[in-house]
Amino acid sequence: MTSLMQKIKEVLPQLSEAERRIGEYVYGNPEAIPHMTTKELSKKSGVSEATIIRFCKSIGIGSFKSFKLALMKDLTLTDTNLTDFSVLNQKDSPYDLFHKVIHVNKSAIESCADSMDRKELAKAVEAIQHAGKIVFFGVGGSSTAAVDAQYKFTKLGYHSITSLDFHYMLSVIPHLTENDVFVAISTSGKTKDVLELTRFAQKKGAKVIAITNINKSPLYKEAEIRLCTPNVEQDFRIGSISSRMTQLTVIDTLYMSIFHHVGEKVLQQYYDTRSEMESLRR
Amino acid sequence: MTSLMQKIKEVLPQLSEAERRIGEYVYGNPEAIPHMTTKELSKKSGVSEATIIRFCKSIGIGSFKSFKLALMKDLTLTDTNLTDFSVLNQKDSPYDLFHKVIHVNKSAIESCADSMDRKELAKAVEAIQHAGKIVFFGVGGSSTAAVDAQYKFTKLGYHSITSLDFHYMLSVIPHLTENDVFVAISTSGKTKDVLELTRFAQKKGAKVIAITNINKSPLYKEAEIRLCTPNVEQDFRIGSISSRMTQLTVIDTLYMSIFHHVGEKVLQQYYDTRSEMESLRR
DNA sequence: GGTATAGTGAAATTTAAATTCATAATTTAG
DNA sequence: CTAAATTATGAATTTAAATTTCACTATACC
Repeated sequence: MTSLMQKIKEVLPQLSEAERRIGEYVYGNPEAIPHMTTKELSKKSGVSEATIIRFCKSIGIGSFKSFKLALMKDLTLTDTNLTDFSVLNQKDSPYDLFHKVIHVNKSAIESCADSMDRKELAKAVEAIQHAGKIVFFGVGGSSTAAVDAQYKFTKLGYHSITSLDFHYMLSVIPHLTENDVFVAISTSGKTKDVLELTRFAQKKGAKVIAITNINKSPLYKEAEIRLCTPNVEQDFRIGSISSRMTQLTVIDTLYMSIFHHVGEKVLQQYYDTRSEMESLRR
Repeated sequence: MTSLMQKIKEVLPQLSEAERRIGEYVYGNPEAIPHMTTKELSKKSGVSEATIIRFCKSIGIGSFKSFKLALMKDLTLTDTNLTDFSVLNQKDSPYDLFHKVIHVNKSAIESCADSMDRKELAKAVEAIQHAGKIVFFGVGGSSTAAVDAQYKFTKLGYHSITSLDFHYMLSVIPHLTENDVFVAISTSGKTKDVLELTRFAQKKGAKVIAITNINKSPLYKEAEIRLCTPNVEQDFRIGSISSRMTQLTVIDTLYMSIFHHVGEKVLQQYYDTRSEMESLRR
């Protein structure tokens, strides 16, 4: 079966100037099209709305609406990841950016699969299962993941700690033992505060799990257990948002794994929490 | 991930008379829908066009057009029989769970496209652009999004506030004016604390943006601007993780949109931050 | 038994798609 | 070379679709 995208590429050279412009735009941003109107696409590709209708007919589809549906189907089928959404351009509306964010976040999460090492993951889960305390630490953008993790593991009944305050952390770490886990979160693996606390925790004998990009950073080298996130930096504005998504995906995995394991034991408490939460609603 | 068709079947009993009629028709003739208009479907199913729009919202999709696209995608997918990752089973290893988490998070983010209303998004961006202060509030799992947003908007130079402490928030809100924005984050839209602060902020004249699931919750009804997240609840363990992903995707969109807009103005400060950060590494 | 509240469709409004038409550019015939 | 014919294009208009508003009804709740 010839895909619609392929078809567009094929007929591209035979099209007129304006229609080709549309074809090129569609080929470059297929995922965005189904949610667009003729007006938008006309602005984006720099041709008139009328030409868009003509373009649809040229590639053998009777209406713009049908074209959008056909494209949606095609994309679902072939799941092309050729699109480069990373490039932001001046005319992008909030709604365009929304679709780019969706795309970027999706691919960031997808590429988590590439950087994760199953043995390291198993080690991490093993360590947490037997942990007394769990301490999470991340600064800047990585603090989101730390806060999220702290909350999740508290819900599972762990003594789970995090803080943005370096000095507070300094006072927590001396009490760690080899039964405890210190989770260091840093995309770059070079953040000074994180490194210092990591070494401190290690000195106290705690198991150190690093959630960090897969590269030879100090944190990567020094951590006992490494849960790697992929290097997804593209646009510097986007970089930070996608690295947070990958960190959270790792956290989610740890949470799910532990939940799955402790399972029945915490289920009652879990329901208690939820019913109490319900009563906070009305 | 639960397919849209399955979802329709599930919610069928909870729908009202007229909406159920639509649901049944859709369930019986799914292939026909994507090419239909509201008028046609209204004739076929014997209800008004208005009810069709309401039906879409009831099943968690923001517009009839999005519904058609989502259905098209769904039909294409079920044809090709995707493995069902939604069911967790006993023997799952951490690595299995990791892949399920990836899958669930990806589909949650994907379905954001269905529930977002572009006009509401535009209104939200507009409001934030002209905002003096921005206050974010979310409790429980939604606090992650609030914290993340607060950090991001601070980086953009905004006076951006959040706190987990209800009483602290109580003291912040009286100082809000009609130039300020209050962002209420709650998946269910029923959380008492969030609702109370929302009403309080509204009384002070602040613009209220709700990031909440698309359903007829109090928060949904009361908010001036609604940024809807899709109803992705499946497994109760997974529910919370994916709703956080959708909230963050909305936050990211707001952040990117504002960044895109203020752009050059804050770029210098942005670089300052980054180079200062670098010096915190080594 | 009256007052909210949810559900509904008719009608109005808004928005998107498609068509028409005038104009500019290009080609072709003489 | 020119003039007629053809083609390509976008502005403006028309048509159609989606969405909202509003008023009416039925039902639940005091």
